[in-house]
Amino acid sequence: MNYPGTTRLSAKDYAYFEIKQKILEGELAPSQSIVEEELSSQLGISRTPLRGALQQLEFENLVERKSNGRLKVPSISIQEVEEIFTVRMKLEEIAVEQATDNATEDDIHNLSNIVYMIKKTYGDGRIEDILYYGAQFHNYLYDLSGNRTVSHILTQLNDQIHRYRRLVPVQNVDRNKESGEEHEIILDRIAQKDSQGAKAVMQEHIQNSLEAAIHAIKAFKKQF
Amino acid sequence: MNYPGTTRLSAKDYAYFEIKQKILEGELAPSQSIVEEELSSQLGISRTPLRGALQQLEFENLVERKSNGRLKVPSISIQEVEEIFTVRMKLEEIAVEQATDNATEDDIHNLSNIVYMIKKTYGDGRIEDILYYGAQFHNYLYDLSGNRTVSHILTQLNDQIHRYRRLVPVQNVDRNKESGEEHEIILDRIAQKDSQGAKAVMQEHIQNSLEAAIHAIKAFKKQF
DNA sequence: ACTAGTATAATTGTATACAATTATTTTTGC
DNA sequence: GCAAAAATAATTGTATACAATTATACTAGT
Repeated sequence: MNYPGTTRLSAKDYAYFEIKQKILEGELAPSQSIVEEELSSQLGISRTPLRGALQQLEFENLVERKSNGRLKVPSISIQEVEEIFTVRMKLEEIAVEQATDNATEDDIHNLSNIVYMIKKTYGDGRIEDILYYGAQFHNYLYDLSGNRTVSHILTQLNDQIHRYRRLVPVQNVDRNKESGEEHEIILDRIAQKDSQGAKAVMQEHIQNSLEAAIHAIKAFKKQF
Repeated sequence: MNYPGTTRLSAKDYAYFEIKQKILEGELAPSQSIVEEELSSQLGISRTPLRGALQQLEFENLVERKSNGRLKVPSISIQEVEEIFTVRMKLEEIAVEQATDNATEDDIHNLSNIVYMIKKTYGDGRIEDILYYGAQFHNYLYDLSGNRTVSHILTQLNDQIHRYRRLVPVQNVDRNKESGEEHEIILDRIAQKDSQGAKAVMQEHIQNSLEAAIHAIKAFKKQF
């Protein structure tokens, strides 16, 4: 039975979203090995659609295939995080510049609501919410940029980043507050149609995020 | 039987490389529909590994899945080409900057050999060779940059670009010559450890390539 | 006790049969 | 003749059985 306008998820897509969440939320931890038979029976599907889901996650660097064909959850290296942020920096610049040019009054309004939620949230310190609304803000800009290639790549990179963000147990409360304010300033520049200003603040924002990330990872390096 | 140090390709990987080539070389043309049963019997394998290969190509935007599950070879749009080049520009900047910092004498020597082949080639006008050695040059820089994320993304984007480059029948001979010379100048800047200079020439190079690409596509737009 | 070799088990890779979905053709009622 | 409905065909999605590969446990010889 399907509600109008909806479609039942295929077994493969179901497995994809389920496993992805397990990896992003750390239920499947870095360097843990993945056995197809285990996962498929756990999810109540056969190995065929499961393998499709795993292959897709492998493309997204959320699952790693060793030379012997065995799969595992990739571990996290500082070098890789730095690489990802190097790319992310440039693509976020593209996105925010074009988004500024394309933004309508309605877009500004919608972004304001997201920023409101970010500021409302970071006091509570619930890491899931902070990550959620932050992602909302950035994703809105990706869509607004109109560049689907940029949007697609950034979404994937952010998923990779999400993993360790979520896994690092102690969050820097000050950084969360600062990050929220950076979003607010970026929005302000966009509203003023100041694409260069928006870009400059975005650069700071990404750079600060990188530094916070490395700091947090180093502090808990012993886990990895 | 396998020779030492070699491994027989799995059916999936065999299918992947085979189909990818067909798409890149235009044997499978834009907007052509793909039927699994046809392809699998044609390649002499079952549908199971074939589907794995197709899924991977889908991820790389070399195969497109329509909402009804059917597959086709994606058609080519100028807007998408522009988007890809926007991203490629920034990532090539990253790559050439870091490659300049990392380049040893040996690397300069190897790059010189590639540039020699480019210049030797563009007189003959054999499009396959020109594309091949040009790709060699860029790929060498990607490796040299040490940033695997950048390298991975650029490689994929270049495959997408390769499709229409190869499909556009008439090539601009003057542009090929100019492009070859640009490679030479980039190498010169790298040899001088002038990363900013190398970056600037790379920007010109990519911009010129984009313009040539759009010009060529527009000229043959009726095909698409 | 250790190593090489062999047997066993665990896991991934592939083929095939069938189920579910989507497209096409045929039929029916008007 | 046309539109809606039904039947048929084509295609993709999934489950399962088996083949091939890789890892582990065991044995024998020294």
